[in-house]
Amino acid sequence: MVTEQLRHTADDGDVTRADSLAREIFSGVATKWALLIINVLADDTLRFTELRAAVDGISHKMLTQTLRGLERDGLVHRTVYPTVPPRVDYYLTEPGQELRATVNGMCAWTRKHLRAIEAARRRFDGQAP
Amino acid sequence: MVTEQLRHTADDGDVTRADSLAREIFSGVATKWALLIINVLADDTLRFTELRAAVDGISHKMLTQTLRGLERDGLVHRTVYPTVPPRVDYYLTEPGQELRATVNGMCAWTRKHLRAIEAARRRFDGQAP
DNA sequence: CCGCATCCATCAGGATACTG
DNA sequence: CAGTATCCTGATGGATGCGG
Repeated sequence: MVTEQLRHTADDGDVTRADSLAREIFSGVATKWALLIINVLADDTLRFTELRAAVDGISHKMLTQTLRGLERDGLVHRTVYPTVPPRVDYYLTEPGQELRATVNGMCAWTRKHLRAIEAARRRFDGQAP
Repeated sequence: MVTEQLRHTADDGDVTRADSLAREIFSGVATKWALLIINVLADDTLRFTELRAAVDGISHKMLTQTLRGLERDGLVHRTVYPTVPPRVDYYLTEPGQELRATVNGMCAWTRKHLRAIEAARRRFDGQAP
């Protein structure tokens, strides 16, 4: 897919590099789990287990994996306390906070249009089956 | 997954229904392709083929499929002209436009932090391998 | 031109188990 | 408690072809 995108934009000039990078970052972040984690973290500092409980429905694996990605991109900060049992804290960095603001917007939007969407679906489903 | 969510929130009281619906809608929309399509549509009216060209990298199938979903939720409006060859136009509805505003935020965020993220990645990747 | 159906490869992602 | 590794399935999504 990255290959494809490079191919597709290859004849567009010199913004190519930045564009494909942007697309990659956007695609990585525009994800159910990533966005939900960011939304839950908000301005708290949470441990792995707390996050797991808060995100609701996420598996151990996906949580670890998504957190690694967010950490790699510098959106969350990860603190490891070498105690036993271990303790790991996560919180949003400044860039993470900024992204969170827009994610909040999406959540607000969802709540606002809940009933309307529900209705739209009934209409859509009702006229075809 | 829907099942799981219902199960998980079952002991939370009566917001259960709305919550799981919200999650479902959010998950459907918080998707690479859906967000990119919304972003590209902006306040234009585009035909299927134009969209396909604009979104760049999306397959015929995914475009159809994602558009159906957006139409079903009432985020895009679909107009079919019974001409030959057929012509189908898509544009964002009012709710779609509202969502688009927040998507714009995400895009702006991506552009703004491009270099920082790139750097963060190098740092992250550089200290382990 | 657009949509739908089909086939098929892939990979996301869940379950499980073992380490520090 | 948190992370990593392995296995395995089922959904995702690409390619292709026909129909309207």
